Amino acid sequence: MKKVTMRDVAEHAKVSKSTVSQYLNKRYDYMGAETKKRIEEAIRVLGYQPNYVARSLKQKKTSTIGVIVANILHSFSTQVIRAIEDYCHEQDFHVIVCNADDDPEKERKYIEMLRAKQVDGLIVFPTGENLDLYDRMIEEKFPLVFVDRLIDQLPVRCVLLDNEAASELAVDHLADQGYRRIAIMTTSLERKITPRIERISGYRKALEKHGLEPKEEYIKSLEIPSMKEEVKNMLSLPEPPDAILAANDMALMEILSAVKDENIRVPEELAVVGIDEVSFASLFTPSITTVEQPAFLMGKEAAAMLLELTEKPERVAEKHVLRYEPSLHPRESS
Amino acid sequence: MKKVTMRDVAEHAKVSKSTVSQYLNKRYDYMGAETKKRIEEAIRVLGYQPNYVARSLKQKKTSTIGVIVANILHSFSTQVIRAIEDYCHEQDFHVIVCNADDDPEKERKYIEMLRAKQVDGLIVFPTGENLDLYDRMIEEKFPLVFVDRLIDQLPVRCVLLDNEAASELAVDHLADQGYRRIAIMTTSLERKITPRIERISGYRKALEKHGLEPKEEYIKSLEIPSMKEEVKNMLSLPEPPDAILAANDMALMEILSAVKDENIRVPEELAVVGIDEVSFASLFTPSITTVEQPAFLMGKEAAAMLLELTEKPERVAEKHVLRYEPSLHPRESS
DNA sequence: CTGAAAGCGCTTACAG
DNA sequence: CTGAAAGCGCTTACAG
Repeated sequence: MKKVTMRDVAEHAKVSKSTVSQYLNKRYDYMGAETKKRIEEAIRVLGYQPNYVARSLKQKKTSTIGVIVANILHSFSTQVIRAIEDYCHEQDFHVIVCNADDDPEKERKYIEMLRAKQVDGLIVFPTGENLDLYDRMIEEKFPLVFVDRLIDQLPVRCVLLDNEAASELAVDHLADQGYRRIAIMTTSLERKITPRIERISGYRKALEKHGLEPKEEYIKSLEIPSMKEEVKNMLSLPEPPDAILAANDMALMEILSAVKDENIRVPEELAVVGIDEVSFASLFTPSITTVEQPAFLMGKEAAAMLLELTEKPERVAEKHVLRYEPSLHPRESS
Repeated sequence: MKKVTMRDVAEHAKVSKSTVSQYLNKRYDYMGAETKKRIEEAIRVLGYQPNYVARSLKQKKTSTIGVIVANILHSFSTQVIRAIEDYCHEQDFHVIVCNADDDPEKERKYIEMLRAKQVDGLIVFPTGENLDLYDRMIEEKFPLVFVDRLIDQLPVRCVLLDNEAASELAVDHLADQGYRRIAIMTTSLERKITPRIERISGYRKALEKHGLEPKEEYIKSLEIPSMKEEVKNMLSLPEPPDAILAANDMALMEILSAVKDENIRVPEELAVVGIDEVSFASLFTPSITTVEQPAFLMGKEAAAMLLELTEKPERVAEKHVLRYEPSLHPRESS
């Protein structure tokens, strides 16, 4: 079963490959009606399907972009990816998604592989550890957009949440409800990851604004597996928190799990607010107050920006930080 | 900023392109140590990155596969995709995911686009409406694996759940707990989609086994937006069900939402069991009894099968239906 | 052990 | 209005 190529179509239609190519690219300007019909016919009869790999080689573009997320386990990543895919598919671009799994080595491998595959651009949730690669892409004017995490030094586009505002929304809400001993729990700060840092600093500032003093034993950053234990510890402090802010969806799940284990009544004994919208927020009893990132918008914007850079690579190196505003969904848990 | 090509490396190292190519493909058999070193050096100095598009054109393979899911909103799809990606990345394959959004036209477009991009194979959750395309791929011995849905007529590989067993597990469990008026709710049956059909037939058989008579007003297939309303209707029947089986995750969400709206106590007034594992199953109060599909295994198997077909395309047209066994997670909701 | 040549399937500038 | 030719960046069989 030999593959049908353009040459076969040309022969069948008794024209040259050039003319077939013109036809396929809809350059009908000077094409005779008769010629056109013969080509159409040949394509139909032979069941010809163009080979985009060959076209890509010649045109030096693949209509494919890569997305490398730091950790796909976050629902935020999934939502952003979905928005990117929807937008790109509309524009007839394909998307290859890679999960760096918070491992800078994997990120490096994927960046290299995707560039070898000649993707037209890259959207990256950067681990932050491959500065040389980031630098090189920018220097080469390779279309690049960062999401979720800022790398200060780099002149590059970045789409992310106004993280301090997110914590502020949560703390304002809790303070308004009369909570005074507000804790925050986030995943590890070992590497300096923007949203974690900023959500904690936003939390501190907001506490101050309300005249509440930040207590170090209420501020915890740790790995998922030890998080549940820590919630329990916090709750058995001489003065336990009366509210807890989950800095992301994974922290929220751990907190809810601890709360269930310990049979703690929410919000009477402990109020809970989560940053990141989760599928079950309104189904839960009590339903969960969340601060939502406009993930869909952010993904779409990142994709639109990237496709634009694809046309205007000279603009890759412009620093452009797009902050999105979070929104509060007050529910029963606070 | 011109791209560095193999020719540049060859010139810099004072060897031919052929030799550079040999080097890159690790065919060191007859290569002089000196030559090798010069090539290494040239690659480093010039910062050469191979162009896989060119290689793909020549080798007629792209090390990329496509995945087309019928509807990405199901958590099962997401889980399977993740497993496929993990497996493929391990094997240095790339994955392009497309969401047909339950639209056969979109599915057609994606199949054609992905084939034009010369993917080495396709994993499809088929909408079931593009028989001509499926046929053609099989006839051409194009590596193809179906997931989740069987297309009876076609000799092809398919990975799916033992759906009847899933319903049976759920019904057995409910009957054992003393429930007698067991309802089932699934998404629309308009198109004959395997899991929906089989889960209903499995449910009927299981009821019979327990000497329970299936009642038509307990068996509902409808679109998501009308589902919540229907749950409420069911509950106001003269003889309302005492248990309800959600045939998939989306049905479960609607049921939970209705239950919350109506303030129904679970499981006292109504037991709930869902097919498909959901992230919040054990966090919920009450925690939700589920029947889990081994999604991760299934995705991995589909990917492994596909990559194998990639090497042995003559085996594409062998009919091979792989059924996976579901498992019950009894929790508080039943 | 290494190189020259052909070719993968397209596109495009140019000639006529 | 259409065709011949060159070329995209590789790989590979073959010659020496």
